[in-house]
Amino acid sequence: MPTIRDVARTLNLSITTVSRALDGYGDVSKETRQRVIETAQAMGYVPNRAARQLRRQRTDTIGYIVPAEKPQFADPFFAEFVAGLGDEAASTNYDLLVSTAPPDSPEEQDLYRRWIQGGKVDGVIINRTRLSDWRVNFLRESKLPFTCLERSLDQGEEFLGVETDIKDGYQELLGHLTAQGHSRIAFIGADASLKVQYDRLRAFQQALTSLDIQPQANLIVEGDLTPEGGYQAMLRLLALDQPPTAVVCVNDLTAIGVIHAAHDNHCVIGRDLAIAGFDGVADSAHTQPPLTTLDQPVYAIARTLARLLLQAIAREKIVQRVITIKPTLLIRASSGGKR
Amino acid sequence: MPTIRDVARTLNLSITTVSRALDGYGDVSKETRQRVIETAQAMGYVPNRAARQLRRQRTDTIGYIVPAEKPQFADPFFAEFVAGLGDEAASTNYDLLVSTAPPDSPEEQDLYRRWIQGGKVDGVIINRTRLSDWRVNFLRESKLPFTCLERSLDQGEEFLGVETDIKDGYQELLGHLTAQGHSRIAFIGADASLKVQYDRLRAFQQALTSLDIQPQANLIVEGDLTPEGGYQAMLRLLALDQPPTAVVCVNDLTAIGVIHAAHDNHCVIGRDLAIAGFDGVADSAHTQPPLTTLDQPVYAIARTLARLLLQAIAREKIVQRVITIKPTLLIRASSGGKR
DNA sequence: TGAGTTTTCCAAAACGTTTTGGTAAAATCA
DNA sequence: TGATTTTACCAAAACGTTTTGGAAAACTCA
Repeated sequence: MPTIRDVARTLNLSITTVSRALDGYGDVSKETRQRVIETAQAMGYVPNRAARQLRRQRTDTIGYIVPAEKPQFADPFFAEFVAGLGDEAASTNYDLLVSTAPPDSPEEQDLYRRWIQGGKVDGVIINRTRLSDWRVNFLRESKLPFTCLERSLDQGEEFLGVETDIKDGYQELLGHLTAQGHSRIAFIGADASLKVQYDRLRAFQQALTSLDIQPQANLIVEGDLTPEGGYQAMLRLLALDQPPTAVVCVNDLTAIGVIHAAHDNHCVIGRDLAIAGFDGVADSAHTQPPLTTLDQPVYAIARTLARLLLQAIAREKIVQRVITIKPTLLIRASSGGKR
Repeated sequence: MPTIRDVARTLNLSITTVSRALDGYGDVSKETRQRVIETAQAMGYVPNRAARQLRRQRTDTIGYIVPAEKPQFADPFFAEFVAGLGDEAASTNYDLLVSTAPPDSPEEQDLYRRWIQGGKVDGVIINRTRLSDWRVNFLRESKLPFTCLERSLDQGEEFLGVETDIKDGYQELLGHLTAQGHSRIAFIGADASLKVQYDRLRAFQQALTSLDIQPQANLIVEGDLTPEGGYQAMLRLLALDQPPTAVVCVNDLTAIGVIHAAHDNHCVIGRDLAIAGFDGVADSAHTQPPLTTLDQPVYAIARTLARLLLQAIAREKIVQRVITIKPTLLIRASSGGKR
C-alpha cells in the first residue's frame, strides 16, 4: 500500500507538494500537478483515511443508528431510509456508518457516546424521535451537527431537519373514508412517547371532529409499528361489541398485520372493512388488496436529511432549516376506493 | 473533548501509563489503574478513533456495499442482511460501514477501492456474488479479509463464507407441487451472471427431471429480483399458449410481483395457480395468500458471515471455513398447500 | 540594474494514539 | 551487605496525512 511518501520519493518532490497537488491547491505548477496525479494513479495511491481524519479533525462519515426494538426485525421503512442516507452521503464522498440499538437502551447511549466523543462521525441523523429525547439533548451538548425527522418537544428554533405536515393528509383520508359511509373509524397507533404517534393521533382526532364524528376512546388502540403489533391490535378491535368498519394505522407495517388479521377473520377488505396505512413503503403496493396509504417519500426525505446534515457539517449557509413535507393520499383497494 | 494527554496531566502520570492502564496491561499497579479508569470516566475521555486507527493500523470497522441496481429500491433481504451484519459487528465493538452501488458499475469499483486501499475498513462482506466476480479477485489481490454469501466460480479452497445447499429444498418443493397435480411448472429467475440464479435454476431443473418432467425452455423466464420484474415475467408466462399452473420464483420479491400479476388477471392463487418463492423474508408471511417459500435464515446468515470475517481479521484459527445452510420449505396457502 | 512580486516548491509541526525500549526504585535473594 | 529480579513508571518514536510559515527562483517593472 503506497503512501504519500512513496509517491513523493518516486517523483523527487516533497510530501507537501504531492499533497497540495492532489488537493488542487494553486501553488503547484500545471505540469507538476499533472505528473503527480498520473504517478499517484499509476502507483495506486489512495490517501489513508485515518491519517487524514486525524489531521483534518473530521471523518467524512455520518452516522445513523437504527432505532429497532428487535434487531432482526427488518422494517422496509428503515431500508429505504438507509438507502437514501447512503446515496446522499456517497454523492459527496462521505460514508455512512450504521448500527442498530433498541430505543432508549444502554446500548444506544453507548453507541452514540463512542461515535460522537470518539470522533468517529462528523454528524448523525436521528428519526423515530421521542417527545422528550435524550439524544437531542446529548447531541446539542456535544455540539455535533445532527438532523432529525420529526422535531422533539425539546427542540425550539435550532431544529434542523424534516417535518411532515399531516393535517391535510388526514383530513383528506378521513374525508375519503366517510364518503364511503364509514363512521366507526379506529386508529391503531404506537408507543405514546413517539413523536409520530403524538402527531398522527392528534391529526386523526382533529380530522374526525371536524367531520362531526365524536372520537371514541375504545377505538384507539396501541400497536408497536410491526405487522405483529397490528395483528394483535386488530384482534382486540374485532372483539369489541361494535367493531369499527374502518381502521387507520400509524404506519404501513401495522396495516399489513391488520390485513392479515382481517383475512383470518373472514372480513372482506374494501367491503366489510376499510384499511389505511401511512408511509407508502414499496410493500404497500403489493399487499392484497393494495393498501390505501398516506404516502411520504421516505427515500427523498432521507436524502434531504443527509444533505442538510452535510451542509451543517460544512458550515454552509442553510437557507431553509426545516423542510416540511406533506404526504399524499394514495387511494387503493383496501379502503374500497378504486378497484 | 478531552484527550489522553489531558487525563495524564490531571493525574500527574505519563501518557504511556494512562494508555496502558486503560488497555489492561500488566505493568501498571492496581491502584493507579483504578485511578486512571475513574478519572478517564469522570472526564468523559473516549479514545480518538482516527488516532488509534492510524497507530494500530486497523479500523475496527467492516464494510458492506449493497449491490442495488436502483438505489431507492429497498429490498427486505438487504434490510435483514444489514441488520445481521451490524449486530454481529456491534457485539465485538466493531462498526459497520454501509453504502450502495449498482453491481459491476464504476461507482462500485470506486467505492471498494476507496475503502480498501484507503484503509477505511478491515474487511468486507459481499453477496449477490457473480459467477465471475471482479470483487473477489480484487479482494484477493489486496489481501484484505472478506467473506461471501455464495462462492463465485473463481474461488477454490480459499473460499470463506456461507453457501446454501438447495438441492434437497428444491426437490422437496417440486415434490410438493407435483403432489398437488402440477406438471407445467415455470421458473422465474434473475440475471444469468448471478451465482444464485445459476444454482437455483440448476437445482430446479435437476429436481424436475428427477420427477420425470421434461424442463421446457419457454417456461423459464428472466426477472430481476424485484416485484416489478416478477410482475412482467408473469405477464409473459400468462401470454403463452399453455400457461404454467405453478410458478417457482428465484426470490420472494419476485413472487410478490407474481401474486400481484395473478390477481390482476383473476387467477385464484392456490387453486388455479401455485406460487413459491425463496428467502423467507418477513414480508412473505403477510402476502395474500401467504407465500410458500424456501426459507433461509437471512439474519443468521449475515451474522455468521460477519463472525467469520471478524475471526479472519483477528487471525483466529477458523475451524470451519465454509458453512453450509439448507433452506427449509415453508408450505403456505399460495401453493394450495394449507389454508 | 535592482527592488518588488509572483510562482513554485519545501521543512517541520501537528493531529492523538500505541508501542518500543528503556530506567529508577523497591523487593528479593545469596 | 551487595547482586539480582521485579515492579511501576516514562520519554520518544511512529502511524500518514495536512497545514503553516517560509524561501529560493523566476518574473515584472521602473
